[in-house]
Amino acid sequence: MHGEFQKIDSGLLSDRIRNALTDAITSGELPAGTALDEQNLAQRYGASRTPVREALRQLAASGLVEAGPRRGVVVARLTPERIADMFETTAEIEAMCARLATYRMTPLERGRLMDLHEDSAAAVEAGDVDAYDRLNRAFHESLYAATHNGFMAEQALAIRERLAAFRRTQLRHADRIRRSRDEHGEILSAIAEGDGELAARRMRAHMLRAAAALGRYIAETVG
Amino acid sequence: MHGEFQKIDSGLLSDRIRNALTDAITSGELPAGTALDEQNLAQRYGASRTPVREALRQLAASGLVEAGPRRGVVVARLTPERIADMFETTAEIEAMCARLATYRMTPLERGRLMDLHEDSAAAVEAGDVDAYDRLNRAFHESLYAATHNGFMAEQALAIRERLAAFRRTQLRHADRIRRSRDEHGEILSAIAEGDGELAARRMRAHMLRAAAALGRYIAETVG
DNA sequence: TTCAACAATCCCGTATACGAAACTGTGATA
DNA sequence: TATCACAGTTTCGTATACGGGATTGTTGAA
Repeated sequence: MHGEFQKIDSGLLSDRIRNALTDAITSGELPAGTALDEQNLAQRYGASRTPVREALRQLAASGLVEAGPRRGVVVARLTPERIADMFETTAEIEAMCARLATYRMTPLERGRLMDLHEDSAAAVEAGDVDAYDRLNRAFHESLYAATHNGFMAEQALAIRERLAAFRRTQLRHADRIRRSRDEHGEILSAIAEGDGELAARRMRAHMLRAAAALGRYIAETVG
Repeated sequence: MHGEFQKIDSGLLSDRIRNALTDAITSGELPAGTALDEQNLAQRYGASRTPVREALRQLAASGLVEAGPRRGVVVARLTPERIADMFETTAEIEAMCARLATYRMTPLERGRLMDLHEDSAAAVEAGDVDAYDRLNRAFHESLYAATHNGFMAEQALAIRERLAAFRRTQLRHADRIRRSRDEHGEILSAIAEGDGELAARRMRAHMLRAAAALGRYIAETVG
């Protein structure tokens, strides 16, 4: 094994290669349009073509690369417009989930959501970005689950996961954290009042503001 | 080539196997929970394991089958609840697209949408199911495009494609065709008035009615 | 000098082989 | 009789090999 994996050797080789390629693409190490040769990658990661191929197929399914028949695989062009489209779609889907969740969540789920919100106050005061990131994630995923629509929850989670790479440095600024929590509070108010439409509008605004906070970072990363 | 492909030999072998498996699963030939053995399928389709494996991976990505590491691939359990969830999600996403499209479509796009609606009248009168199916599809896809959000359009198209198998026999009844066209007309009215929220509600109702028309068929197919 | 045609090379799709891990069945022991 | 352990088989993940098609480079002619 003469590849460049410094991590543990557990798990599927194709998964490890997929993760490595995901990091390489989202970090900008492999710019958009780069041709990904299977043999080249196989040699680079010290594996054969088969797991590399598996990894590329998975990346193609998730949209990070584009594969043509007999034409190889290239890193997908993530233009600023496309990223903006992705964020808008996310915002709309989150709003959709918030509206449905408002009408369908059980008192227990509503209580758990409010607990999460309460817990996040401490993270904000302490400026603990990682802790808030976890609570933020739990907040949104709880809303997905509260739609009581498993398929919709999966879709929302999948698209959120696809944007995770760009969201990585979103909450680095303490003021953004505080505003994020405030916006969560306003969404919760709308939910408590049973006004799903209002919850949806506030969630949409929340997501779009978070996206805007990323604007400069995105521009300079994938410019 | 001693497999059971009566279709043309063009295209990728893995794609042909994927299509064959998709048909086999959605038609009920392969019930939920069926274990899909790679060697078995390879022999069945007269190919080697490699393209079968590719096909299974693609099916796993689209959700038709579930794959576990070292545990093989099984046909996904499509319970009636899950199918209902999928239809509801589709309805919500279509409504979302209708709302955005109302606010963003150009006069040219609006004209083309109305042309499609006009053309569909003839198909309804003639009872030409296939022709109406094409126009119906074009109607919805034009709305996706009119959101001017390429990513959202792709998502909408993907989820629509995933449900295409169940929608196959949706429009067999002439009265459903006529009602479908009437509902399109109401959606168009809301769009013409510039009322995106109304267009969204009418689109949601349209999709849910179409899903309800399929209820019995679904129940007896995947029961 | 430019364009077209042919040839060579490269790379992808597919086939086959091998090692490892998990499941199963049988036998022995408590 | 029930449970645990071991061996055998099955199947998945990975490696390697081969054929075909596409791209590219070179050469010749206009």
